Amino acid sequence: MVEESSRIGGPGLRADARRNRGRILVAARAVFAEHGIDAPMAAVARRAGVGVATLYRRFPTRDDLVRAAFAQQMETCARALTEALADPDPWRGFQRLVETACELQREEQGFSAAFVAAFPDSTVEHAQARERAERDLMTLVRRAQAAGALRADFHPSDLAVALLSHCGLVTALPRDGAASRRLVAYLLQSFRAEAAHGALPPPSALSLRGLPLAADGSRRQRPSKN
Amino acid sequence: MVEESSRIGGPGLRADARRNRGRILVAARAVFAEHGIDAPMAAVARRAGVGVATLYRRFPTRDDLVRAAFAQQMETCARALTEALADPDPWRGFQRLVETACELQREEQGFSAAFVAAFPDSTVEHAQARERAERDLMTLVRRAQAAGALRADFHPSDLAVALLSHCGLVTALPRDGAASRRLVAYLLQSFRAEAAHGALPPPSALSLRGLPLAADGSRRQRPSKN
DNA sequence: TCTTAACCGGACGACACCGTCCGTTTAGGC
DNA sequence: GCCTAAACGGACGGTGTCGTCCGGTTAAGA
Repeated sequence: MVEESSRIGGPGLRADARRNRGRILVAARAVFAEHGIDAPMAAVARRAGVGVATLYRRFPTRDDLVRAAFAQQMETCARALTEALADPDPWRGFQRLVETACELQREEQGFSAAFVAAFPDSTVEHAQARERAERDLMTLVRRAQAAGALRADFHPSDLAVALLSHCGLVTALPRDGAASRRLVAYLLQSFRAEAAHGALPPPSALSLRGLPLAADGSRRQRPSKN
Repeated sequence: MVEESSRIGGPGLRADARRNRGRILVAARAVFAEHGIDAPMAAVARRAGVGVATLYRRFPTRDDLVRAAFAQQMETCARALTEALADPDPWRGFQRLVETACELQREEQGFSAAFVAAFPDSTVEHAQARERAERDLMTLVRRAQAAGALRADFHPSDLAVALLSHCGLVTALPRDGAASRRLVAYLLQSFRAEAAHGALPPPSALSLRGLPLAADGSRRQRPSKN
């Protein structure tokens, strides 16, 4: 019980501080979901029933807050990758990976915004976690292709394409689960080997680093207006 | 020549006013492309080399500015729909419609943001233009399906799904044309009749009104933070 | 119970953007 | 060249967010 709340609230803090930390994270998810990732910090503090100072003390930058608020979702993504790799049917693993990630984007509203914000430029920190994720994905893709289920010209960066575009869709149309599910269905169908008809244009040069599949939490702010 | 510049600048204005109006629109596209649709109005004015008052006099709300700045793109979309309908090969028409719209989103940076901002809740104004567009699209879809090229379970709202998700992608990754083209290729392939394998989840309930295909310019502000 | 270090949160100054007001300039008809 | 209506743009007050500071409060060990 104590263990539980300390896991949520964070270790090494006084009881009240731990409690507040937990409240802030819950409030942050709610506020971000409702008003987007750019919602005022004060709104989060108010919702959590704490002062702004407490919020800033615990999370000095908005980025820290976003990262912490969606750490659980990031972890779920990372776990999905591991599970996908463990699945004896590589296509089913791949399919579930995509579906799990998209479901998260769909259900935890703010997560989508956090996802894109997180994406663009990744840093070197936690490089080993990223590389492992990248390697795992590569393995998964190759295995699914070898099984004849995933089309041969699928490129790992296409996963980023799929997730980012889905992200955009749920951002534009929150609450429209049908649209999201349709897109996922279309994309998964077009990734199947049988769907390969004409040649595809060359894949993007994007690296997979940046995808939150690594659960390491190296994020960057979305492009500033400066 | 005079005709030309009056078309750009707007009619019934003094020469200097017309000139400034044109400058503002050019500046707006540049600034929106660089800093997003939420860029400060003052930045647009500065870039155009005019005072803020001039900007506000010509475009009382940011929405008016956005609408005017991307009117040309909206028109191109509308024209693409007409041309698609005129194409003797309905699939080619459909394909070009999608490609044209996506190309615009890709190339004119700010347009994507304007597109999503424009989308969500449409109003009744210019209802006849919307309805015509909606009707045209329906015709195009049915014709392409009858020709056996477009899958039978394609729903007109899927076009919105495609365009909005593509929009999200180019917003997340501007300058990555490869990613955009990949997505478009995947989507178009999955819309082909041959690609239909399993059943799709039910289509979204979204109406097509709101899609900028009508070139009527009834827009709304993106969701406020309030 | 007492002490103290950790924690809390309201208040505050700084800053950016908004949209208007008003004195000045200029286009273009006479 | 003159006159006037139209257009211009700098400046300004208003608003909302940021992030810090500091005096009061409380958890928890002695």
